[in-house]
Amino acid sequence: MALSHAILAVLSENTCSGYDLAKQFDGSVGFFWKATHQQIYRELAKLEGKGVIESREIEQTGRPNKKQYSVTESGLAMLCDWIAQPSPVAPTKDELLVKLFVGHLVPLETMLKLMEQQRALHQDALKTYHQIANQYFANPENFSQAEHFQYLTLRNGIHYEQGWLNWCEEAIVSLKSRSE
Amino acid sequence: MALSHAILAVLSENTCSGYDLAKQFDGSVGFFWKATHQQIYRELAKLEGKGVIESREIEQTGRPNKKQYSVTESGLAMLCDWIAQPSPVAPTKDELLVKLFVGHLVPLETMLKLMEQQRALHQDALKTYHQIANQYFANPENFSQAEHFQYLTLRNGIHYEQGWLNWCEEAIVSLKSRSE
DNA sequence: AATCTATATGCACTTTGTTGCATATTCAAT
DNA sequence: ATTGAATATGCAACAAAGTGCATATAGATT
Repeated sequence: MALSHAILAVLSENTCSGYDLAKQFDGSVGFFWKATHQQIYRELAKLEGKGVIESREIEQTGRPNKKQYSVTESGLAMLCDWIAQPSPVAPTKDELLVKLFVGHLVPLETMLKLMEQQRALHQDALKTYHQIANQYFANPENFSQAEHFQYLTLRNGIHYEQGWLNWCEEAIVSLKSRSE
Repeated sequence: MALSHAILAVLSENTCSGYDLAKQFDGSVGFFWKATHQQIYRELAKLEGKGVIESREIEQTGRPNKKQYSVTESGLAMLCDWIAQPSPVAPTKDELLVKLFVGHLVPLETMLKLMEQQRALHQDALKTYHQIANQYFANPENFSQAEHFQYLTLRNGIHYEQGWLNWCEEAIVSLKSRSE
């Protein structure tokens, strides 16, 4: 009951094809909800069966025809209902933390290397988010309501990545100081 | 290829039954890797089939017998191999962010309520982590190596929750100021 | 006497997620 | 000429994860 809602959410913004959706799930929304194109096509078929979305075949010359999906009234109602439900904290599933939990099983060097890799990945992610902020959200004064909400999700990403970076720093220093 | 490793990791610390494992996955390890008892029993059977863990039936009077599992040599080798592999950043799946992304579809009040609920949940989590820190990790000087690593995972949780709280504050203020 | 909690294990079903394959066209590059 | 990338859709098979239900005993509580 979750990918379906994420798809409805994206479709409610702009009607689009499965292919377009897949791209969004690889970019913007993908930062907090991932899905492959197979999952998306399967889910679209299911949602259409339920009548919460509907499709229109768009003829194209030069490229394969596409099916443009849009959210129906009942779909929009369902989406809004879902939004209003309280959300639990998203459960974390982090394999690095599982590894760290039993970090004493491997040489300290190995664990430090993992931590430094992780730090680099989070640095990259933070950089990406800052670029997006500068490129698309440079003028907070002129935000539409929709942009404002999307900007807040970006801010979440920035806090998240910055938090990870701070922790990586702290943990690496802590591990190194202990080995002396 | 992940729950299996998490189980191996916990089992490598202390041999225990499926029931005991389930409790750990509901506490300590559960903070960064969740699993229900069903998943655990199923996975234990699979892992035993592969020979990476082995079981010993413990007879009990008054309660059902239990199977005590322990990691075999090949299991430990497999675990250490896995640890040394680089870990990608854990993909986030956060339904609150999906909701916020299309927050303009519902009244601002609804969205604010969700955010405040979320803030309360993260406050609770942070409080829990601080309690654990005070109770079990009060003396960093005397840490064993294993404790040190576990403490770092706890610190991650603290950074994480604090980051969320900071973001919640920022976002709530931002939403409120806009509605004036 | 009945209910609740803790201990202990498991099956069946459904939903997700992953991987590989298959098709079809256009445009750009080699 | 051929290869590769981008556009566009989808099936089939399998692996992993999640939900609901089922069983069995003992002791404590109501």
